[in-house]
Amino acid sequence: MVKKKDQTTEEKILAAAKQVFVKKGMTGARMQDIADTAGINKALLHYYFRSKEKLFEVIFKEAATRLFPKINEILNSDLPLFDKIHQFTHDYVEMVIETPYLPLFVLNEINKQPHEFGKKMFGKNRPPVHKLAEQIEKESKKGLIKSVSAPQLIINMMSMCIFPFVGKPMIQLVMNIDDLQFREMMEQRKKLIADFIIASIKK
Amino acid sequence: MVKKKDQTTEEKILAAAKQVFVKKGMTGARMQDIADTAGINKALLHYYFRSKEKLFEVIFKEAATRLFPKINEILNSDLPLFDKIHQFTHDYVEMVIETPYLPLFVLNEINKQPHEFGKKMFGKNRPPVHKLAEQIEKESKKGLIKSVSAPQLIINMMSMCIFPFVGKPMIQLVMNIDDLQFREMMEQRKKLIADFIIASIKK
DNA sequence: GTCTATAACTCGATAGAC
DNA sequence: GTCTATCGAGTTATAGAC
Repeated sequence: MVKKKDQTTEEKILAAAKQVFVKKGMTGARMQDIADTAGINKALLHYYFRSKEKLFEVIFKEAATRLFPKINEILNSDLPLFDKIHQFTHDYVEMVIETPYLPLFVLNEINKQPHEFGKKMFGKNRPPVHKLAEQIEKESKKGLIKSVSAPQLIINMMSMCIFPFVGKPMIQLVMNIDDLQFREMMEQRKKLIADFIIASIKK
Repeated sequence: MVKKKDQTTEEKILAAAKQVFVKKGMTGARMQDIADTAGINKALLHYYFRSKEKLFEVIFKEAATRLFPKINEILNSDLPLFDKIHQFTHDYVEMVIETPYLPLFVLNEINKQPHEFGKKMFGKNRPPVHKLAEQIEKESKKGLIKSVSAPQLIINMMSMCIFPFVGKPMIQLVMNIDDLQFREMMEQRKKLIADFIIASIKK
């Protein structure tokens, strides 16, 4: 399944740590698990990364960076509204399909450290959705789309992109579908979500 | 904030355990925390519930039962489609507002035990959204609403109801709003979600 | 039923040989 | 750099007095 031959020890550790942390969370993961998964010894983990906490930080930051700034890039582009909605939903779902366990992992860990996290991630920058919100309000006032609350619309968009992955087991249970069927549905969502949103605001 | 005077010891333990488990998760919670929160001794926890695992199970089951079967009731009623959408989104959001940390807690723990959980929750019953899916398809074929994929529509609905609570810190960060503003937005969502869905499928 | 004291165990971390 | 062995802190769980 994986090619561990030409990986350095550090890479093996990072790959293993990601796998274990994402699945079990910071408190649930054990250094022994990580060592076993990496095919090395526990002591080596401490040799490369001083402590469990430090190792976790590396993994978490990479995951969070992947999940957040992507939003920024797309939402601050100069595309027309409908194009932007299409691009965001498509690209975001596509990205999450590749790492489906990331959102739950990140959201869960943020929840345990909400304050410290916020500052690290954005500092004092203007929040990333600001530009999109303005764009929606502008079109709304010009009468080009229905009158809607921009924040609520943005929440809807984020919800439909991210929730299916966070709630995957719940959805599979409630709808009685297997992994393959789920995967296919997510592929379809890449384009469906934008159509759905636009249908709801188009005049 | 709470009335602990006329609670039995068992009730105190359950309330404390819920609070601590929901906040820290199974692996992050400590029996000492729970005992302190309940204002009793650690040994008593074992007297009432044999082990940490058993105590956790009680809390988790109650939480999961709260989150899931509610869906069942509403979705299997005999209401017309639009009414059902209104009722489901309203009631569900209202319920989650009262226990906003529950969804993340439950989803997170399910993810760590996906297989064992499914059987316990529904057994071999027909999955709960079946009837709603049929209803959507029927209306869709009759041409009363736009042609849509029923499962995708249901996922959208669930996403918009549940995700905001799971992703609360993310939303607050990205939109730069405080707890009060967030709460107000959720209150509005109780009616907004249904309007949004219906606008997207109405002909 | 409730408490104190402590046993039994898990796990992160370090020492030290190679 | 990598391993084995082990320490020590912190946690669950139990024994036993009241």
